[in-house]
Amino acid sequence: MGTDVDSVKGHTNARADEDIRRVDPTIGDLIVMQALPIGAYAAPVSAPTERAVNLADVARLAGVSPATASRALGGHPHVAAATRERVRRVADELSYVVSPDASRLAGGRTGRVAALVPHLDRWYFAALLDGLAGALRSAGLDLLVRCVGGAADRAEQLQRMPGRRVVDAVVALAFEVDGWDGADVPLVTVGGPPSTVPFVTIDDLAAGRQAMDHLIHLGHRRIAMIEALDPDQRSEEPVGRRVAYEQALAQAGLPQDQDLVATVDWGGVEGADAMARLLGLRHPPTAVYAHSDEVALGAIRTLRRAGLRIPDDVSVIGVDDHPLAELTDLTTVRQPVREQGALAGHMVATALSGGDPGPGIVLPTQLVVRGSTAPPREERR
Amino acid sequence: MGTDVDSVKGHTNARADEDIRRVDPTIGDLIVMQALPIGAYAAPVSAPTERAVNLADVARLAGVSPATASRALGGHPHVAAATRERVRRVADELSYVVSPDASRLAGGRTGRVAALVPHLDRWYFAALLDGLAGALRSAGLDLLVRCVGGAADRAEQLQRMPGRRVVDAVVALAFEVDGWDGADVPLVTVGGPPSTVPFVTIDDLAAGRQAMDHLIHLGHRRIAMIEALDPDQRSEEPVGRRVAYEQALAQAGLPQDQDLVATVDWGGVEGADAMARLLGLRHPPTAVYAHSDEVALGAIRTLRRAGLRIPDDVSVIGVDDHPLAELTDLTTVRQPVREQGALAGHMVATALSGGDPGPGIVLPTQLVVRGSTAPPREERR
DNA sequence: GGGCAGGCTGGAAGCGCTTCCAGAGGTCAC
DNA sequence: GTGACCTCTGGAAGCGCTTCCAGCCTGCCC
Repeated sequence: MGTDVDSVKGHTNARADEDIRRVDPTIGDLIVMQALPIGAYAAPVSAPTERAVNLADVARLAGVSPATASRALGGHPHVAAATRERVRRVADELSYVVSPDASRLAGGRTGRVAALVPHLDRWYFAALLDGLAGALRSAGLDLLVRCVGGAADRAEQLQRMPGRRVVDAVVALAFEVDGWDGADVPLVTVGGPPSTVPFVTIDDLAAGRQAMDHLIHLGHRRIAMIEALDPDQRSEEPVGRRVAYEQALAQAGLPQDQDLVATVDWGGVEGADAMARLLGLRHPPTAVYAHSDEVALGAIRTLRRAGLRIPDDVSVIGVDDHPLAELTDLTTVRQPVREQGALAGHMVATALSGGDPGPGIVLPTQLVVRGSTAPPREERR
Repeated sequence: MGTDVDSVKGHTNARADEDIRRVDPTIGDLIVMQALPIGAYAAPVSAPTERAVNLADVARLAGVSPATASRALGGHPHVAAATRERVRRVADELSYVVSPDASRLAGGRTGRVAALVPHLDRWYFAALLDGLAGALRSAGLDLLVRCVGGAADRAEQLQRMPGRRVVDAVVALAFEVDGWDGADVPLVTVGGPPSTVPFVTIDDLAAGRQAMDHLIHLGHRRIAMIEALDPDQRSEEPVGRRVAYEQALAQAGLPQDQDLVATVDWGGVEGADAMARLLGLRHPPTAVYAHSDEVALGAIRTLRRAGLRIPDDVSVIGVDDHPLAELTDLTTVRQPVREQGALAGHMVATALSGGDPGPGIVLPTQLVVRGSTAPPREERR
């Protein structure tokens, strides 16, 4: 909604109000509370706060050298069990945590993995990230999230991960990685097309076929597709879900009609618009195969507003199995999103611990039949 | 090696398979593609890759000392304009980036901000995070995302941000911060209750009143509430949206009926269940005020399945203005989620640059009337 | 013209950690 | 009994950067 957050540049206090207002012009009056105490925090340069405990402290208290303490904590061999135990206990008591920065600097790991994500607030990406975060967390890794915008930005971000300075590894969410030369920084892609780097994804073509074959199997002969592409991610070659559409029609001996394919930017509202266009055709479709569930829901709104009933008049199928698909009784092709993220996380962890993450994983999808699809009303024609 | 990162927990390769399968038991057969080349990446210990350029390189090429180079790049005073220019140019050519780790270690900033988020895959949090990420990015800060689970985990995570070791600041997403003693690490909360630390939020009570007053204004007298709470975040005191319910009824002189309040865990399906319970009442409500849009959509499913029409038979209102609310024609109370995140990001940036982020900001909400609410059918009674 | 202020610059000391290297002490086989 | 060989531990050298402290040099005032 509203204004792009990124556009806001200035950060001085003087501009604060202005900034706030620029965030969303529709916000008239902000209520800024003034009276609350804000604690020590307000003073950036407060009294010299207690220095955080460091390895040396732990070592001293445990009666060993920093070297030994490091080894003990790091789980290295050649440390007497008793010593290790003692060091660990002291570290616990002091609630000591290694400084990733120092660790990294000294040749260790940063313990950090970057995720490059195009849209943070889309369910698909959020779920992917959720799975990824969980897996990384259980592997003791931190997640650094970087939003990437258009293709140029993406490429730049990818370039800007030079020699394990910032992170130990990178996960690219649902976009193609062209030239990756971060030789010593493992890269994993998830949700994108299979790649030369380790990947986790689904078979888009197969997923599309599941959707199309379902509609065809129900007896539909005039099937439209709403293809929704990321505005700044359109690539030359057609995506798998689109290929599936054509392939399925061809295989079923059904005619191809270019008018029945509406390509729009990704989004529910865009889906609604596309549906409106399709309804304007001389021979409107009896079924609609939408690129994703959100798009399908948009299409459904248009159909409802046009007084058409689902699935009686028109069948609609989506892809993803968005949590709201269940609530809206939408037939869809489920893809395991969270699991893809988790698997990517495991791959990264594996790679970082010196293992072989393998070339890639393709997870299966599954048709979930709900109430938005049914045989066409009129079998004639 | 092998143990490094994971050593703490024990993540040997041997367990990888097991882990993967544990991700989702329903995933029977993974298709693991075997034939793709995986590039240099497969070899964790490859040829000594080219060392990344560092400050010393830049300094040498620019013909100055590292000290001067640092000052020039850091924008410090007492550097001749020509020198600075030269250093900058060299740095550009070498596409040099400072190592945040080293920088931080030497007394500088990490340039990193942590976001503590309970549920990454819920729209609300994702949108919050999106706003936050944008603001941070434009301030040149990196976003570290930490998922926090239950209350205990939350407290622990909060404890575990000792003396600017990992991040420069922390943003807590939609939960209360009890004891924050990270004196030198600024903390900002967003989406939670107003706090003693700088916060960004909405007035939950007011939002609830907007929803309730709308229903009351339409003429509803038997209004139910579906209260959805985060399972591991339930607090003692009633939340604002619930208070609004009671307050609005009282003020309108309407009777309170505890049966009309269904409290469930957060979620669409839970909302559907709650609605089913409400429909089982002897006097079912003519309107439902749901804690959030997702919950409202769940309720709607139940109503539809019961053959009830919306809004003819029952009115439903949510809170949030989830993107799908528009598509499903759901009346709701909009809150600016992304903007809250962005503002929190600005506050953090302000605090980090030595400014005063102010005590807190409360953003206004707005009633958005769509097609899911209407006057009750029978004015009698 | 001498002296002094002040702008620029370089040297060097760490920040907190990992790891190489060396050494102490013990075990075991010859 | 002694050397070979471990296991365990400590010393010390950086990782790449910032910043304090000097020192140099210029410019300018008296």
